[in-house]
Amino acid sequence: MVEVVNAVGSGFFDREFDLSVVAGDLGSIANFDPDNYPGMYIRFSEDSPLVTVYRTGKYIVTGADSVDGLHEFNEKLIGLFCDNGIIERNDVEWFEVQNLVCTTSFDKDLNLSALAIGLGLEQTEYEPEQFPGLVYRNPSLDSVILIFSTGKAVITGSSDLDEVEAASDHLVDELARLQLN
DNA sequence: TAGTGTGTTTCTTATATAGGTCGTATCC
DNA sequence: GGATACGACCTATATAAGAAACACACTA
Repeated sequence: MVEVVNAVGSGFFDREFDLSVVAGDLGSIANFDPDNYPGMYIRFSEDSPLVTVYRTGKYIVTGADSVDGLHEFNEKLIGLFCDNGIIERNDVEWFEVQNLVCTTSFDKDLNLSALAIGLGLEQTEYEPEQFPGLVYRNPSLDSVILIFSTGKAVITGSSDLDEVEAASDHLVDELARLQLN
Protein backbone atom coordinates (compact mmCIF):
# COMPACT_ATOMS: atom_id res chain seq x y z
CA MET A 1 0.00 0.00 0.00
CA VAL A 2 1.63 3.20 -1.22
CA GLU A 3 0.61 6.48 0.39
CA VAL A 4 1.41 9.91 -1.03
CA VAL A 5 2.72 12.21 1.68
CA ASN A 6 3.93 15.07 -0.47
CA ALA A 7 3.08 16.07 -4.02
CA VAL A 8 5.05 18.82 -5.74
CA GLY A 9 3.87 20.59 -8.89
CA SER A 10 4.91 23.59 -10.90
CA GLY A 11 3.06 25.91 -13.26
CA PHE A 12 3.30 29.05 -15.30
CA PHE A 13 1.16 32.17 -15.64
CA ASP A 14 1.96 34.10 -18.82
CA ARG A 15 2.45 37.30 -16.84
CA GLU A 16 5.22 38.93 -14.82
CA PHE A 17 4.46 40.02 -11.28
CA ASP A 18 5.51 42.83 -8.99
CA LEU A 19 5.54 40.53 -5.97
CA SER A 20 5.44 43.40 -3.47
CA VAL A 21 2.17 44.59 -5.00
CA VAL A 22 0.69 41.08 -5.25
CA ALA A 23 1.58 40.33 -1.64
CA GLY A 24 -0.12 43.54 -0.61
CA ASP A 25 -3.25 42.63 -2.59
CA LEU A 26 -3.47 39.15 -1.05
CA GLY A 27 -2.96 40.26 2.55
CA SER A 28 -2.01 37.94 5.39
CA ILE A 29 -1.99 34.71 3.33
CA ALA A 30 1.00 36.01 1.34
CA ASN A 31 4.53 36.44 2.60
CA PHE A 32 7.21 38.13 0.50
CA ASP A 33 10.66 38.85 1.93
CA PRO A 34 13.07 39.46 -1.00
CA ASP A 35 16.00 39.77 1.41
CA ASN A 36 15.45 36.16 2.44
CA TYR A 37 14.25 34.55 -0.80
CA PRO A 38 13.19 35.88 -4.25
CA GLY A 39 9.90 33.97 -4.23
CA MET A 40 6.60 34.95 -2.58
CA TYR A 41 4.93 32.35 -0.36
CA ILE A 42 1.17 31.85 -0.21
CA ARG A 43 -0.56 29.60 2.30
CA PHE A 44 -4.35 29.50 2.68
CA SER A 45 -4.27 27.89 6.12
CA GLU A 46 -1.78 26.34 8.53
CA ASP A 47 -2.14 22.82 7.09
CA SER A 48 -2.66 23.72 3.43
CA PRO A 49 -0.01 23.26 0.72
CA LEU A 50 2.48 26.06 0.18
CA VAL A 51 2.77 28.00 -3.07
CA THR A 52 5.95 29.80 -4.08
CA VAL A 53 5.35 32.39 -6.78
CA TYR A 54 8.14 34.03 -8.77
CA ARG A 55 8.43 37.37 -10.54
CA THR A 56 8.49 35.61 -13.92
CA GLY A 57 5.04 34.05 -13.45
CA LYS A 58 6.31 30.60 -12.63
CA TYR A 59 5.20 28.96 -9.41
CA ILE A 60 5.62 25.81 -7.32
CA VAL A 61 3.08 24.03 -5.11
CA THR A 62 4.45 21.81 -2.32
CA GLY A 63 2.86 19.93 0.53
CA ALA A 64 -0.25 18.37 -1.08
CA ASP A 65 -1.04 14.86 0.16
CA SER A 66 -2.46 13.56 -3.12
CA VAL A 67 -2.27 14.24 -6.86
CA ASP A 68 -5.95 15.20 -6.91
CA GLY A 69 -5.37 17.49 -3.95
CA LEU A 70 -2.51 19.12 -5.80
CA HIS A 71 -4.71 19.90 -8.83
CA GLU A 72 -7.57 21.05 -6.61
CA PHE A 73 -5.23 23.40 -4.81
CA ASN A 74 -3.94 24.73 -8.13
CA GLU A 75 -7.52 25.54 -9.18
CA LYS A 76 -8.04 27.31 -5.87
CA LEU A 77 -4.91 29.37 -6.47
CA ILE A 78 -6.00 30.31 -10.00
CA GLY A 79 -9.39 31.33 -8.64
CA LEU A 80 -7.76 33.49 -5.99
CA PHE A 81 -5.57 35.25 -8.54
CA CYS A 82 -8.48 35.80 -10.94
CA ASP A 83 -10.78 37.09 -8.20
CA ASN A 84 -8.14 39.61 -7.16
CA GLY A 85 -7.48 40.75 -10.72
CA ILE A 86 -3.89 39.50 -10.59
CA ILE A 87 -4.30 37.29 -13.67
CA GLU A 88 -6.97 36.39 -16.19
CA ARG A 89 -8.04 32.84 -16.99
CA ASN A 90 -6.19 32.86 -20.31
CA ASP A 91 -2.93 33.72 -18.51
CA VAL A 92 -2.80 30.15 -17.18
CA GLU A 93 -0.29 28.34 -19.40
CA TRP A 94 0.34 24.99 -17.74
CA PHE A 95 0.59 23.07 -14.49
CA GLU A 96 2.12 19.63 -13.99
CA VAL A 97 3.14 17.23 -11.24
CA GLN A 98 6.91 17.25 -10.78
CA ASN A 99 7.57 14.94 -7.85
CA LEU A 100 5.76 12.59 -5.51
CA VAL A 101 7.03 11.52 -2.11
CA CYS A 102 5.35 8.31 -0.97
CA THR A 103 5.68 5.90 1.92
CA THR A 104 5.06 2.20 2.07
CA SER A 105 5.73 -0.64 4.48
CA PHE A 106 6.79 -4.23 3.95
CA ASP A 107 5.62 -5.12 7.47
CA LYS A 108 8.84 -6.89 8.42
CA ASP A 109 12.22 -5.91 9.78
CA LEU A 110 14.98 -6.00 7.18
CA ASN A 111 18.70 -6.69 7.29
CA LEU A 112 19.91 -3.74 5.24
CA SER A 113 23.48 -5.00 4.90
CA ALA A 114 22.24 -8.25 3.36
CA LEU A 115 19.72 -6.35 1.25
CA ALA A 116 22.42 -4.06 -0.15
CA ILE A 117 24.38 -7.11 -1.31
CA GLY A 118 21.28 -8.83 -2.65
CA LEU A 119 20.07 -5.82 -4.63
CA GLY A 120 23.57 -5.14 -5.96
CA LEU A 121 26.15 -2.80 -4.52
CA GLU A 122 26.21 -0.76 -7.74
CA GLN A 123 22.55 0.10 -7.25
CA THR A 124 22.56 0.73 -3.53
CA GLU A 125 24.12 3.11 -1.03
CA TYR A 126 24.14 2.07 2.61
CA GLU A 127 26.26 3.94 5.10
CA PRO A 128 24.54 3.59 8.50
CA GLU A 129 27.07 5.93 10.14
CA GLN A 130 25.89 8.65 7.79
CA PHE A 131 22.21 7.83 7.30
CA PRO A 132 20.18 4.88 8.70
CA GLY A 133 18.39 4.15 5.43
CA LEU A 134 19.49 2.21 2.37
CA VAL A 135 19.26 4.23 -0.87
CA TYR A 136 18.17 2.08 -3.83
CA ARG A 137 18.56 3.43 -7.36
CA ASN A 138 17.51 0.99 -10.06
CA PRO A 139 18.02 2.31 -13.63
CA SER A 140 14.82 0.58 -14.74
CA LEU A 141 12.80 2.62 -12.23
CA ASP A 142 12.26 6.36 -12.34
CA SER A 143 12.08 6.54 -8.55
CA VAL A 144 14.63 6.42 -5.76
CA ILE A 145 13.71 4.27 -2.77
CA LEU A 146 14.91 4.79 0.79
CA ILE A 147 14.57 1.53 2.71
CA PHE A 148 14.75 1.29 6.49
CA SER A 149 15.45 -1.62 8.84
CA THR A 150 11.90 -1.36 10.23
CA GLY A 151 10.53 -2.43 6.85
CA LYS A 152 9.26 1.04 6.01
CA ALA A 153 10.32 2.82 2.85
CA VAL A 154 10.13 6.21 1.17
CA ILE A 155 9.72 6.33 -2.62
CA THR A 156 10.48 9.64 -4.30
CA GLY A 157 11.57 11.19 -7.58
CA SER A 158 8.66 10.16 -9.79
CA SER A 159 5.78 12.30 -11.04
CA ASP A 160 3.54 9.32 -11.82
CA LEU A 161 1.74 7.35 -9.10
CA ASP A 162 1.66 4.24 -11.33
CA GLU A 163 5.45 4.40 -11.57
CA VAL A 164 5.67 4.68 -7.78
CA GLU A 165 3.48 1.60 -7.35
CA ALA A 166 5.57 -0.23 -9.95
CA ALA A 167 8.69 0.61 -7.94
CA SER A 168 7.05 -0.67 -4.76
CA ASP A 169 5.97 -3.90 -6.51
CA HIS A 170 9.46 -4.33 -7.89
CA LEU A 171 10.94 -4.12 -4.42
CA VAL A 172 8.40 -6.60 -3.04
CA ASP A 173 9.44 -9.01 -5.79
CA GLU A 174 13.11 -8.45 -5.03
CA LEU A 175 12.54 -9.11 -1.31
CA ALA A 176 10.72 -12.33 -2.18
CA ARG A 177 13.50 -13.37 -4.56
CA LEU A 178 16.10 -12.69 -1.90
CA GLN A 179 13.91 -14.37 0.73
CA LEU A 180 14.29 -11.34 2.97
CA ASN A 181 10.56 -10.74 3.22
C1' DT B 1 46.53 42.76 -12.55
C1' DA B 2 41.91 44.19 -13.28
C1' DG B 3 37.64 43.66 -15.32
C1' DT B 4 34.20 40.92 -17.57
C1' DG B 5 31.76 36.84 -18.73
C1' DT B 6 30.24 32.22 -17.86
C1' DG B 7 29.24 28.39 -15.08
C1' DT B 8 28.31 26.21 -10.62
C1' DT B 9 26.62 26.06 -5.96
C1' DT B 10 23.66 27.42 -2.29
C1' DC B 11 19.51 28.99 -0.49
C1' DT B 12 14.21 27.90 0.37
C1' DT B 13 9.87 24.86 0.70
C1' DA B 14 7.19 20.41 1.54
C1' DT B 15 7.35 15.35 3.18
C1' DA B 16 8.13 10.66 5.06
C1' DT B 17 11.73 7.59 7.05
C1' DA B 18 15.42 6.64 11.56
C1' DG B 19 19.84 7.04 14.02
C1' DG B 20 22.86 10.21 16.16
C1' DT B 21 24.05 14.50 18.50
C1' DC B 22 23.19 18.49 21.11
C1' DG B 23 20.92 21.57 24.31
C1' DT B 24 17.58 22.19 27.87
C1' DA B 25 14.75 20.68 31.73
C1' DT B 26 13.78 17.95 35.66
C1' DC B 27 14.88 15.02 39.46
C1' DC B 28 17.80 13.07 43.01
C1' DG C 1 26.64 18.37 40.12
C1' DG C 2 25.38 14.07 37.81
C1' DA C 3 21.93 11.20 35.55
C1' DT C 4 18.02 10.78 32.80
C1' DA C 5 14.40 12.35 29.62
C1' DC C 6 12.87 14.89 25.93
C1' DG C 7 12.68 17.92 22.01
C1' DA C 8 15.03 19.97 18.14
C1' DC C 9 17.92 19.43 14.46
C1' DC C 10 21.21 17.16 11.53
C1' DT C 11 22.14 13.44 8.15
C1' DA C 12 19.82 11.55 2.83
C1' DT C 13 16.18 11.58 -1.13
C1' DA C 14 13.46 13.95 -5.04
C1' DT C 15 11.61 18.26 -7.43
C1' DA C 16 10.59 23.00 -9.15
C1' DA C 17 11.91 28.02 -9.19
C1' DG C 18 15.15 32.90 -9.14
C1' DA C 19 18.70 35.33 -7.02
C1' DA C 20 23.01 35.80 -4.94
C1' DA C 21 27.51 34.35 -4.08
C1' DC C 22 31.03 32.20 -5.48
C1' DA C 23 34.88 30.01 -8.70
C1' DC C 24 37.14 29.97 -12.82
C1' DA C 25 38.55 31.35 -17.55
C1' DC C 26 39.57 34.76 -20.74
C1' DT C 27 40.81 39.35 -22.57
C1' DA C 28 42.83 43.96 -22.35
